[in-house]
Amino acid sequence: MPDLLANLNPEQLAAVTLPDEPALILAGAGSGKTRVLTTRIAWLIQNGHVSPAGILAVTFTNKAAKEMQARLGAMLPISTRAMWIGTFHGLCNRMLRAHYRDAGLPQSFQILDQADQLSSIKRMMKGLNVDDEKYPPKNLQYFINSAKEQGLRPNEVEANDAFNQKFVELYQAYQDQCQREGVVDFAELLLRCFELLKHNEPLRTHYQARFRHILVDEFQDTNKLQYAWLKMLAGQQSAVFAVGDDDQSIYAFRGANVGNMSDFEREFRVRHLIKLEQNYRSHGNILDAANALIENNARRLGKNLRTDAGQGEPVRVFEAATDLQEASWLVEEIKALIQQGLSRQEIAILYRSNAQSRVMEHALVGAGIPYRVYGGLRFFERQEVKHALAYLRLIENPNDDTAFARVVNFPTRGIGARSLELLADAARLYNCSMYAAVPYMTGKAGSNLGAFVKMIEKMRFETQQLTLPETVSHVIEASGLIAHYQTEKEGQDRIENLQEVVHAATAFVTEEGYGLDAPARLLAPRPAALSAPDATGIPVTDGVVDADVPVEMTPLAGFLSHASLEAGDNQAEAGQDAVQLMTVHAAKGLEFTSVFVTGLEEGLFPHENSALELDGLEEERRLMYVAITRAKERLYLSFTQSRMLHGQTRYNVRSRFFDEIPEELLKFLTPRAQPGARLSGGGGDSAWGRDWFSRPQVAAPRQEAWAATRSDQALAERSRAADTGFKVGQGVFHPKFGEGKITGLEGTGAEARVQVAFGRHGTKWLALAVAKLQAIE
DNA sequence: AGGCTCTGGTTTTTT
DNA sequence: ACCAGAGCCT
Repeated sequence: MPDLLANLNPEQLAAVTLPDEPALILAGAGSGKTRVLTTRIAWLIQNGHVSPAGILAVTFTNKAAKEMQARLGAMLPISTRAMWIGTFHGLCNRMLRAHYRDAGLPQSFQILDQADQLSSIKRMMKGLNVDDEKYPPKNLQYFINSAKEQGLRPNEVEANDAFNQKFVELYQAYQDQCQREGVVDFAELLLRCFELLKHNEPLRTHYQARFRHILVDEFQDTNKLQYAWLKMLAGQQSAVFAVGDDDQSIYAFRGANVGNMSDFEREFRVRHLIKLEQNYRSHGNILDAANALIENNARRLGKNLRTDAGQGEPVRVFEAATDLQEASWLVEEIKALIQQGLSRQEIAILYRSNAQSRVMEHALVGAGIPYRVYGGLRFFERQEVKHALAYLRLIENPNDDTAFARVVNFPTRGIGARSLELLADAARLYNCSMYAAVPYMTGKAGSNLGAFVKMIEKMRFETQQLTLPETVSHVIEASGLIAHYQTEKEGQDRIENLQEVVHAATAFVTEEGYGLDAPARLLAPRPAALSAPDATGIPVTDGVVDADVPVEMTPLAGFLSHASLEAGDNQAEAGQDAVQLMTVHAAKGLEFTSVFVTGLEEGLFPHENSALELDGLEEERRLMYVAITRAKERLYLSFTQSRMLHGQTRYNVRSRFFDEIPEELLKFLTPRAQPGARLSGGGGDSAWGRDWFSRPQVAAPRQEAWAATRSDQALAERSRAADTGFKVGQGVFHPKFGEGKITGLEGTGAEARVQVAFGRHGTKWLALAVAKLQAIE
């Protein structure tokens, strides 16, 4: 017991040993957040506050969930199996599987990932003959997901014009289609689970009584629905332990609501707010820069990081003439760092947008420096893998039209677009799935489709007794996928990936406790100990007391869930020691000895689009804060006078963020560019040669549009117009979002904002001072 | 059915 | 500049 708490600082210790009450932990970057979370759980169990079965720990990503599980496994002598540790989606899936009837779902319901959802929407729209130019499927997808994240069903969404009315109709049609097919999208997992708990009192009471301690990681990233779900799950006796950092909230654009932190504090009457401000990652200058920068944000809960590590190196700043020069400098500097003994993987290059990586990759290739780019296709998102999964899904649930449409003619079986249209018509006529509509088809189309159905039926029969890996192996053969890719020139990689699915299946049944002998399509018998009535004595429907072990899912269902919910690594092959390239977003939670933050230019970072969003600039600043706090020892910030973007050269001014960091922390490797001054001379403490800038330079015209927008004068002028300009109900035109109608107004002068309902872009709050809105009829 | 050309879009992204 | 998706042609 004392060893559990050893080496915790006073703040951490206080957090870990808090009484069983709601608590909010403000955990700064590098402050040992995960350690506090896991130690808290271990401490609670060790001191008899709660049994493992009373623990619910929610994370945002699978990676975080796994890490927590692993650390706990190392801390506690007992199995972590009885605890519910997972992502919001993973836990909701688990609960829905256990109570599928109460949730109104088929036992074999499938999960649509983002891409599946989009193709489902497209198919639905095609069936209804909806103009996809007027109503872009992507926007409908966004509309549907935001509605669900607000907890709104189609009949609850307010539509203030014909356009939105149509979206609501389509939302309803999509919802009907999903229900008929027995599929749920990501947002649906959460909403369905939320509604299940809300409407089913015995179930709610049961889980509320069970989970005495609910711990939430990255609380600042939760959306409204996730918060509502937590509230629903937390009973009177539950202690919610929320850990987050408002300064690292960088996902507002996808629905994260930092406001959940203050809401939580208020609604749960939090008496214990603890700030973890001791940083164990970065040297002083780096931390000072981060602290100074984030001070410029208005609405903060307030936090200042400190370190014992000493000031360390200054923050180095490099100004380049072009993006190409920036990349060459970067490469030289990296070479020097490696020369000094740093390993490549301790070096990270961060950027605001993915498009920026290319120039730098090119330079790295040229210099022969191995590198790794994060982002891109993940394993379960690969075409061939999704094909294999689609066959498995059809075996499990033939009503899954998304899976059906995906592979009915892959490999090709002479089933063309025309046949599928007819089939879709028949399915609509008989209100059944495409699979079920096949018998109604006649002629050649009918026989080809019939053959496909026979093949699936045969697969289902032949895999009846097989284990999961055997099933996968059988399916990739019997579907003809392997044979198909053998005829393709680039098919070898794809075949390897298909084999890899078999391996993934093996790993899955092993790690999830099904065992290698478990038949893929049979429910494992529930262990006796767990089928006994539970301590609360509360009757639970479905005859399921609790979803403790993965018995509520067959190995196959579990594997398909796993594939949808955990798409696999989103990075290139690991292994080799390589320089790490990624967006700042992707870098959140990581740390590196040396960090280069590149492209620090107005318009790029902060991104120009952020000016259109409410509190957009503050989020950009938090993003910059995240970038800075990734660095342990060395931080480089670079910007260019010009760069190629969308095929055109853009001239940039350096990011305002430089002005928000005290000068004494910065060391300019290039001469300070005074406004209008030309570059000359060399830079001193850089691996880059002294005389780089003695080469002829391109005079950089100062930037126009973006720079002008942000000048105070322009701002003042705009706001004056703003006060007179608009009223609720008025039509407006926005250069990016098109026509919309004002649905709300607030603030005055430079603070004035309007809420505008745009058709396909949804409803947005815009700052009048920055948004270029025009009044229309 | 598969390969070609044209067109449009282009911040960040996990589940 | 570059990629993805749609439409068109063979």
